[in-house]
Amino acid sequence: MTQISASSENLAEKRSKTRIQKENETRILLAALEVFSENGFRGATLDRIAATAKMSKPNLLYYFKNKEEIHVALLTDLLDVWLAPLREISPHGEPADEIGSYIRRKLESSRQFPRESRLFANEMLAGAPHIGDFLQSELKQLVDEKAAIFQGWIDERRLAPCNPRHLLFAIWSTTQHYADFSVQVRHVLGLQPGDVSYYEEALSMLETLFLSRLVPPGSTD
Amino acid sequence: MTQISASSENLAEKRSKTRIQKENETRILLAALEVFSENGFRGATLDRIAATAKMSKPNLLYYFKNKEEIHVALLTDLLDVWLAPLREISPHGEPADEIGSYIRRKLESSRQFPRESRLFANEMLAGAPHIGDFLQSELKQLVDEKAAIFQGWIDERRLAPCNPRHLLFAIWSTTQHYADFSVQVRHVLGLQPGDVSYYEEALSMLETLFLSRLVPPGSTD
DNA sequence: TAACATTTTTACCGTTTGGTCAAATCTCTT
DNA sequence: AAGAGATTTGACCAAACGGTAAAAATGTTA
Repeated sequence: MTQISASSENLAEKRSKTRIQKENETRILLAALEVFSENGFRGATLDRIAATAKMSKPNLLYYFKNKEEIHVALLTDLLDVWLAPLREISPHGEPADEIGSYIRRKLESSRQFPRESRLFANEMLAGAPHIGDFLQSELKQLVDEKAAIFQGWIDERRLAPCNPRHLLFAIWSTTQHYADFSVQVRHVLGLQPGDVSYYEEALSMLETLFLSRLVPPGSTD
Repeated sequence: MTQISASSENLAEKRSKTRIQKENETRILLAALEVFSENGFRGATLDRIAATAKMSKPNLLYYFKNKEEIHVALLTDLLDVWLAPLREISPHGEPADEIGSYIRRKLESSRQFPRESRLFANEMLAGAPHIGDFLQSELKQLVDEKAAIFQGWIDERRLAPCNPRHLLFAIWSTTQHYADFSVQVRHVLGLQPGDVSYYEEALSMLETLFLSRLVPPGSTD
């Protein structure tokens, strides 16, 4: 399985991109994002991507040499988006501030880029055949770094004793859920297909969950 | 898109199932679960399912009349598994007990049935084309019922004010994450492919998160 | 063990899929 | 307006796809 690394593009190895080239590449990538994020890599077809991009299939393949290259291009862009909110966590802020703003950034990312989130989710479900290396190296390294910050706060009694990596997992899953499972969310809440009004309630819930006490101290606690 | 309802099987409309029939149907369903859960409905192929089941494709189609029927059979089984832990939530217990044991049941379900969880996740990512009706009716109804229980606890000040439905979303996402994103979890934790030892840490984290205070009261809280 | 029903296989079929190729068309520069 | 380069198209291909038909093999039972 081809993994992502420093990529040499099909077209325009050295010379700068044409106006048409730039336009069409964005159109293709946008269409591909739509199709890949719904059906995953194997479930997506070039015909559907081409149709969505309102372009003939050979024309599409003039810009990307095959299906995999489109997918790789999308994933490469995605990984930056995915890491960005995490990078911003600072060891110098208050735990509640840092965690709170991380949650807000992540949730905002779900609202703004639901298809990117689903693209990522599809890749995970398939066993991360294309970004396994990324997970093991770059992501792991960044998680180790941020986990150390959390651990520092725990040692200073500014954060409850807990596994820092699993705290990150909890933040990732709860925030991404609103993009990846939006159909379920809407159906359960009785909302219309396009309605994303639940994001306000979601933020409120996640702040309660992560930043304050959910179950009051009591007999069985 | 065909939705799930009362299904009349292809084979054995009235007469009881043969030994071979029962064996082969289970073999097919098991293989199909493997393939569908990794690649989704569109990404899965009958050839792969047949190969995984160590059976010829026409033989497979002797037991299920087409690809969709296999998928429907799997989803139908799945929905019961999915609802079971939720049904058990009782209004008579202590909030901490009820929520705690629900989390444990859900997490156990992720550990025992990761492929089922991924099958469900794939269906969600694709926009729930086969189980949209289920989400709107059965699931919504059950969620409404359980949300009312949570709301009762909130009114009695035994649970922090929060949106009960979003509390359920948070429990679903955090617990299912360990099945759906297990590749990511393992890569980040530096574990081997088959290793599921992280479930103990996960339970501990989720109990901390949902049942006690994560961030101590302080200046910025 | 013969007869019947069930199961499996072999050989297909039409369509879709990822991808190629060369010719035709368009765009930009001079 | 011409020429070069960039872009688009239509015709095509082999493989994979979902699925079928009928014969062959096997299992079951009287």
